Amino acid sequence: MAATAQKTPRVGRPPKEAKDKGEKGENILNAAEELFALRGYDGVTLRAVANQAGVDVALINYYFGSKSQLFDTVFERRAQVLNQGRLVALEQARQQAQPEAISVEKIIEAYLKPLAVAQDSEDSGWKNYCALLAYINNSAVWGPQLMGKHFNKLADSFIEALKLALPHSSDADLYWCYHYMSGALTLTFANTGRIDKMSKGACRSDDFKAAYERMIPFISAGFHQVCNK
Amino acid sequence: MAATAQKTPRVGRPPKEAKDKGEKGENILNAAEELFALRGYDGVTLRAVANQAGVDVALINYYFGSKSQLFDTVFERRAQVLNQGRLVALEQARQQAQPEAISVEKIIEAYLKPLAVAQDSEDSGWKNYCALLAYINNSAVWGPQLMGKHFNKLADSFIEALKLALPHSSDADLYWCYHYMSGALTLTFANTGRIDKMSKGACRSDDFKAAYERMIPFISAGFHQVCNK
DNA sequence: TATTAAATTCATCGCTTGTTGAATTGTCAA
DNA sequence: TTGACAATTCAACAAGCGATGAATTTAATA
Repeated sequence: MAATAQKTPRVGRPPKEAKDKGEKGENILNAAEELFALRGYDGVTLRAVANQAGVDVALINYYFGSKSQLFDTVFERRAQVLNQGRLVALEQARQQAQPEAISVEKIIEAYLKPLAVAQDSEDSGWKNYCALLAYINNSAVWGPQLMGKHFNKLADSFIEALKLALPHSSDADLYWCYHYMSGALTLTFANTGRIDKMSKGACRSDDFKAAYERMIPFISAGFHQVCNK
Repeated sequence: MAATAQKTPRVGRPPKEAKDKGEKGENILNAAEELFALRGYDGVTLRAVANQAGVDVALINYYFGSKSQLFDTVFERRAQVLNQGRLVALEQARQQAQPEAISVEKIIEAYLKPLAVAQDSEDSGWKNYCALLAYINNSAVWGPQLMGKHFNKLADSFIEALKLALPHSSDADLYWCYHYMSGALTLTFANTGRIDKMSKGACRSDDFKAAYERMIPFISAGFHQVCNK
């Protein structure tokens, strides 16, 4: 009506901040994260999520739209945090190595450490997220799209650093090794419990410190062997 | 009626061999394998399997029982073949190395080669099976149970060989490294297509030869580094 | 050919799914 | 207090699910 009023004359209860869905929104995301991580996209019903989050089913659609949009939101939420942690760690390693190139070991460490730290945090949601990451990374349906969308840019940063540390390597060498690293990492932190049975007690799935401190030399040695000839 | 007749006097059409479900049974298993590999257990409906196999839905239950029994059957079918191939390769390596212990490289090769060969066979079902393996290996629901049931005995054989090649290593070292290998292997051969996008064409998911020939030195170097101190 | 049972199809059951529009409740602004 | 709108609940929808018992077809025996 009033051409001068660009903002609608605000009346009634104001909406919350767009990004802040409040406590119930958090509950929904946490419940969805845990269930998606355990059973995958199709193994989870919105009613199960609602039940675990302690909210009505319809509220999920109201907040997050369709089921697949909820899935996207859950996956995106911690991807940002994880990547930021990795990039900060990589930058710190760069500072310390100056003016030399960062060593392969330090690069791998920067890549792995934020995930290992997250696993030991009081926020148990990170454990679920790691399992979700394994599910998506190994899925032909979700993998290329979601991993690409949220992790390819990060991969470029680390590949670039590795290229400086291993100047005689080809792109194919680097990317394949990066892929091996990704597979070893996601399965290990997926915490499926398989290694417990397989090793008859010698290893525990939730002993992330043991997994982490061996993975760095394992992966580093692999990179050196393949990319340094 | 006749207490003397323990066997019913056989008349009419005799049943087929118990294990032989015929061509339609094969079609069902192949269709289920492909769909389960792509979409996971809950992402596949029996109607989709029936449709792809060109049979009626009810026939699946008639042949294979419930949906989860079908899933078990699909997974078990090639697990036997794969393990047999690995054990034969390991035994051949043992013969060639005598009286020395088999080298780490040869052990890894025996572990990887049957899968790489299967990928290149004319039977495209193996590609699907590799993706299914990745799905199950990374699933907290299916992983411990199915992987344990079909692959733990094989793991013991290879761990034993590795222990001889790396006499200074602890059980924890060996099992963790084995786990890293398993993760790298299953993601790589899952053929999700992620590396194609990530590497901007430098690598192709279906180039199993490239993946295979780099994975052997990568994994071997990792084992030496962690288990040989 | 008549008999028998396996192989296959058909129709349907009870239940769950994601989604949505209407109704209700709660809370801030006027 | 009242009007307005966000937040939340409720009830129901059409579609699809796994499963199954009955009916039908097929083929080997007698």
